[in-house]
Amino acid sequence: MAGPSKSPYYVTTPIYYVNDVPHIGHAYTTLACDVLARFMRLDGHQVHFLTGTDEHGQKNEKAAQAAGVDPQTFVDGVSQNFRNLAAAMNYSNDDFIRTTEPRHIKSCQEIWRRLKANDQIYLGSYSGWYAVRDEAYYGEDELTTDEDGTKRAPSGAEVEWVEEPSYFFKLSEWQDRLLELYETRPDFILPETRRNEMASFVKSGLRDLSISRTTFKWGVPVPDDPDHVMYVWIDALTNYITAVGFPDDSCESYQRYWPADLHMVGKDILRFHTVYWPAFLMGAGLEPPKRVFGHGWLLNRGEKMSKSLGNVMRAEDLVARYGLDQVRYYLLREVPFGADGYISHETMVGRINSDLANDFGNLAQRVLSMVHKNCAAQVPEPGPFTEADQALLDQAGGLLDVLRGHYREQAFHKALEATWEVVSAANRYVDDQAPWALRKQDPARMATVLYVLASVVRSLAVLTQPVMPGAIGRLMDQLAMPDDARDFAALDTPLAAGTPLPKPQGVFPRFQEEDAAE
RNA sequence: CGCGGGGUGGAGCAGUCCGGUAGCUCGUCAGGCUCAUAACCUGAAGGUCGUAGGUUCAAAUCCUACCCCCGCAACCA
Repeated sequence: MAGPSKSPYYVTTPIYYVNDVPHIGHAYTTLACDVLARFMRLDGHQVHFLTGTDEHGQKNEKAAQAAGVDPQTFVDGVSQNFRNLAAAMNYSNDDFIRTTEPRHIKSCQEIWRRLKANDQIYLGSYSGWYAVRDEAYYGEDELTTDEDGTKRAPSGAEVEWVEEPSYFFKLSEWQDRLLELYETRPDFILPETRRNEMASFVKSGLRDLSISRTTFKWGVPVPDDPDHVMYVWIDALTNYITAVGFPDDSCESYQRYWPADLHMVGKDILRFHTVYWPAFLMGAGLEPPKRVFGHGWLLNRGEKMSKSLGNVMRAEDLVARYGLDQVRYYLLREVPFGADGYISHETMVGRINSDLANDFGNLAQRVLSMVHKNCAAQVPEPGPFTEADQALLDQAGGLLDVLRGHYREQAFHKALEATWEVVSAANRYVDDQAPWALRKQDPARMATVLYVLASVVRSLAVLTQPVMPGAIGRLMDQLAMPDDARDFAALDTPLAAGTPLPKPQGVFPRFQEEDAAE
């Protein structure tokens, strides 16, 4: 199925912390990866698309205790929330990794051994103010003290003084290598502004990183020192190589997919992916990923979503109200990918009604119903193409290359904008050609016009599948497109005249407000 | 002097790096069409580009100062 000349493509989401309730932000990150994965598959690449859950750590241990169950039982339950989200959003992930799986524990222990063998790990001791909730240490100067003497981190989490032996990773030795990595591979970190932030962070100096804990047990045991479990980041980040077969780095899937083409992350965890992770990998003698993209936040009417404000949007709620493909389209079209952006009911309705119902949906509907009524319900036989016909066909034909360029840069909004330029051109063409007038004057010409339009609608459908697989699948059914003729390569074959078509039905209904009181 | 993002027609944004007729989407108004999901197409109105200086033949774009808004102190992509 995948052409031998096409490069394989490995894309990952972060592994989500199981103790969180899935919300629109998780859905957004994974959606971006899903669309890239679908686009690359349709373009003939072999794709591996990974998501999963991060299940270790003291917070889960304590939450399990509080729930009166063992930690594994606890995380088995909550990780299901994220698998449910994947199903609800129609994600096409090839794997769902859980950090509590044996394959991952084996993998973490092996990367640890390699780091140790390369003299990247030493035993020291760590003391400081530790916040269980944040799983982070804080400096004395960062803390505030309540009236009752309780010390709190900037996050508000309670801290306690902890002193423990700890293994350290020699991160301080990697400053120059990391800067060199950023320098020689300008697209290693995207967007560009974030690359600058990371570079200045690294330039300000790196300290060795504490990578083990003795204060809790719920984690990957450190090889040859069972008192220690691995600290969250080695455990979490290593999932990306576990999933392609590590520690068997000579296996076929590791050879094919590592280094990963893209780690998609939210901007808050960019540092871990662009500083610690490449340093771990290089320290273990492995290759760093090709790219890390740190995207922005979705803001609910301009406000950050938070539990305390009670304005957290859940993907499932949006899907129930607006429809799955509509939500998928909206999120990627409305907000320039990479930047923070506002989302709201009003702009959602605007996109659904203007872009999907009026522009694209109506285009498909008007074309297909004219074909159905006037061409004996089958793809018409075209005559010679005029300049206008050819111009529209060429524009649609050139769209794939434009999209490849935008998707290569994770510029989803630009890809969709470019797609809609073709939608507009097609709507303009309908008016210019006025096939309803040709029906009596020149039926052969009408057939050609409708053929051109059907052909352009097919192209648009094929190329928007990654974003809206469900609705577009139904549109392709209406074009009677065989299942094996829906990938990008199939666009090289002209639409077959004479193909019988079913009665058309709108695929993007307008959104009606429930009531005036809204 | 904390750090960062931003202030462009009614709304939301692009353009600012590499100065040269101010652009897009939505909304508003007028017209056209009637195939289509009251959808589509055409045109128009509407901006001294936060303020004040400066550089320049020319500044939204470069320089200086200032004003205002939003994040960073909240779980979280």
